[in-house]
Amino acid sequence: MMAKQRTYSRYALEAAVLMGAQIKLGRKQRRWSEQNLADRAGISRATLQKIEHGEMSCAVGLVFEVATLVGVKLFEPNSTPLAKHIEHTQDKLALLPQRIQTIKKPVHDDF
Amino acid sequence: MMAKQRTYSRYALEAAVLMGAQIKLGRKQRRWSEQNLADRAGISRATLQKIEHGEMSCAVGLVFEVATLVGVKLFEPNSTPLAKHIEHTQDKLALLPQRIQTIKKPVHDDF
DNA sequence: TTCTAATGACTGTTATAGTAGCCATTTATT
DNA sequence: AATAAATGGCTACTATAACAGTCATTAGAA
Repeated sequence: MMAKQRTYSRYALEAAVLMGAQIKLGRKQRRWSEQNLADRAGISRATLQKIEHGEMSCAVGLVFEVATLVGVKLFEPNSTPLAKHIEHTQDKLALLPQRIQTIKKPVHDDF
Repeated sequence: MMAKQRTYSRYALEAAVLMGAQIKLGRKQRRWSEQNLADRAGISRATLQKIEHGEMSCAVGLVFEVATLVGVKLFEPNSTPLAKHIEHTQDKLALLPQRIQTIKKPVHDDF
C-alpha cells in the first residue's frame, strides 16, 4: 500500500533530528544501552531507535519523556521553570480576542 | 475497552502543555483561525486542537511543523542555526564508545 | 582470540492517532 | 438584535504508530 506522504519544513525536520541526536548523546553519556533506556521510559527498543533517529511520526509525549530521562532540556533557555513560562503564555493569550474573525472583504474589486 | 495508560514525568507533561500554549498564542497573534492553521499544516482541526492542548499522543512531527508555522522556536535560544547544533552533537557522540556495555557483576554478594 | 551483549534493521499484530463530519455554543461582527 | 464564523466537544472509520520478536552484525570485555 502506497503511503500517502506528508511534507515537513526543513526547520521542523532538523529540530527532530537534533532532538534525537541529543537524546542519543545523553543516553551514551550515562552509559545506558538502548534497551535500558527503553525500559526506563516504558517503551520498546524499536520506538526508542525511531526517536533517536528523529522520526517525525513518534508521539511527542514519548519523545519528551525520553528526553527528560536523559536530561535533555526541552525549553528553558533561561533558568525559568516551565510552569512560569506556561503562566506567562496564558496571560498573553488572555489579552488577545478569544476568537479570530476572518476579514470580510466588502471591497468590490470590480473597479 | 480499557486503555492501558502510560505515565509521564511532570517535566515532560509541562513541556507539552507549554508548547501547545505557545502555538495557540502564536496563531492568535497572527490572527489565524484553527481551521486556517490546520489547513496550512495539512492536518485536521481536531488534531490541531489536541496539539494546542498539549496532548502527549500527537506526532512530534506535526507538533514541530505547526510550531514552525506560527514561529515558535524549538531549540535555539541562541542564534546558532540548528544544523550547527546537530553537527556539534554528532561530534560529541563520536567521542563516546559506539556501544554501551552493561557492567558485569562478578562480585558474589553471598558473604 | 573468544564470546557476550549492543546495535541496526526487518516483520506481523494490535492499539490508537488522525481523520471527516457533525452539532451546540459563543463571539465578533453588521 | 441578527448573523456568520470560530470554537469545543463529540462520533465512527481508517491509517499507522508502537509493540514483541527475530536475525545478522559488530564492538568491547574477558
